[in-house]
Amino acid sequence: MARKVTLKSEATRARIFEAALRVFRERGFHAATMREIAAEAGVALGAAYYYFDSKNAIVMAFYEQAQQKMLPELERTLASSRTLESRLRAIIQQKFETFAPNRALLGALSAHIDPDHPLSPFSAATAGIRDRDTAFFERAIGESGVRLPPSILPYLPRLLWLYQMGLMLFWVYDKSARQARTALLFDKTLAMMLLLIKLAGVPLLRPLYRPAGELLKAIYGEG
Amino acid sequence: MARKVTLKSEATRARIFEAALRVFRERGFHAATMREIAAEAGVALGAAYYYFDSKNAIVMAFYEQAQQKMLPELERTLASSRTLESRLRAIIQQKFETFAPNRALLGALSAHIDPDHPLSPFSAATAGIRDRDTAFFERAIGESGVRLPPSILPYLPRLLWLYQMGLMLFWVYDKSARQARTALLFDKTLAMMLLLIKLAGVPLLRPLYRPAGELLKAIYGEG
DNA sequence: CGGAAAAGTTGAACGTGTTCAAAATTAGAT
DNA sequence: ATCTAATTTTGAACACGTTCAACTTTTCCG
Repeated sequence: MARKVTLKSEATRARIFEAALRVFRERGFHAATMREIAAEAGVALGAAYYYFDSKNAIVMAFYEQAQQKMLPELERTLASSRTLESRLRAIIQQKFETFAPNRALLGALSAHIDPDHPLSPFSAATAGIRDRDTAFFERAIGESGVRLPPSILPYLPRLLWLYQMGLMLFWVYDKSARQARTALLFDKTLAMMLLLIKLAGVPLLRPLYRPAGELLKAIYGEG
Repeated sequence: MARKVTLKSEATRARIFEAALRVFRERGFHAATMREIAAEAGVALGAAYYYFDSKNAIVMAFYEQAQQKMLPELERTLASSRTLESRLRAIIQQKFETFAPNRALLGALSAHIDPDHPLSPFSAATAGIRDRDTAFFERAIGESGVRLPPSILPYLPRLLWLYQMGLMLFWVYDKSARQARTALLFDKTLAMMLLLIKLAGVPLLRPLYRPAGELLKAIYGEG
């Protein structure tokens, strides 16, 4: 990795990065080779590895850059809407739009379930990304007047993150025209989730929420 | 792949297969090399590829063999129990027991979400395995008197398969002593699911089941 | 400037999964 | 038994991601 932000070297890094994205888009992440990326950027193979620890690291950099780019828009969303529904809709919609030009590449970043794999959405390596994402869901809930039992509420941000991750995965591999099936999935599942949250106060569901709370504790640990 | 079942060649195939499992267990799937497997089996590198199309194919063979081994026990389970709960518990427990000696290796077979990756549980390459698995859940439901709206019932086998897959994944990566967290997860989620199915008749949930049916149709297609 | 340290750049080399043409062995027919 | 075709076995070769020692350029201090 580059130590200092020398302007020249930062330009080289950017050239390699953009060459990589270009090659990824053309050939797909797997078929793309580091040699081709280096050639496309006009540097030697070793230079690519001077700036990026690995092929995977380039995808990580891509995701982090995308996350940065989304920040202002997400802030605006939180400031300009109050209900959980409008916020969730906006946040997730924003992700779709941001990643649309590199939809397939996003697959490379989330193709792995294994929490030990660096590119897994559940890995330690992606914890930073995950936490920043989750923080927005936390804020989306925080000021929106959602009522949930205290045994469940603390887990809601992480559950929403999981929900959004599932949507993104479906989207990445959705081969329908203009990802219409994902749009349908989004609409219906969002409605169901909000309905579920609304129903939380109903006594009938109490026996379901108790084990649900214990379950979440078992999975995630204490709040 | 071997064309005919010559006894000699079948023995060689078995030697390579068992050598592979041994090396996988010792080194892990990733660290294991085809050269080491071949050496362990006492054949040249090329021989391993004569019998198995790829390193991945060995893991597939492993899963298919395990599935075969489970068959009689699963049949016995279906014959000797009637309730959905006892059947699900037995089927899933059977899987845990069968795969326990190669728990980590199972991770290699299910580490990928990408439906295009050969080893993904959602890929075309694993469709046969998936269908055979799902068939058992279908039979487990079929004769157990479960009542569900017809807009949902047809999807239940696939949903149960998904549930079981999730459990297995959690189990594979569960680092708690004797996978105690998975046991807890199994217990609680199974209870919740059965409760949910019981509640299906309650009018209050009707507004939730309607969109649920549409959702399933959107995901899986018609029945 | 001058020169040394730091930053950047190079391409050969390693170990990997996989392929393949060639060699060795076995099976089957005459 | 002999010859031919099929099956099995071999190991060199390929392209890949990655490492690294050597080389070149830039930076910085006197």
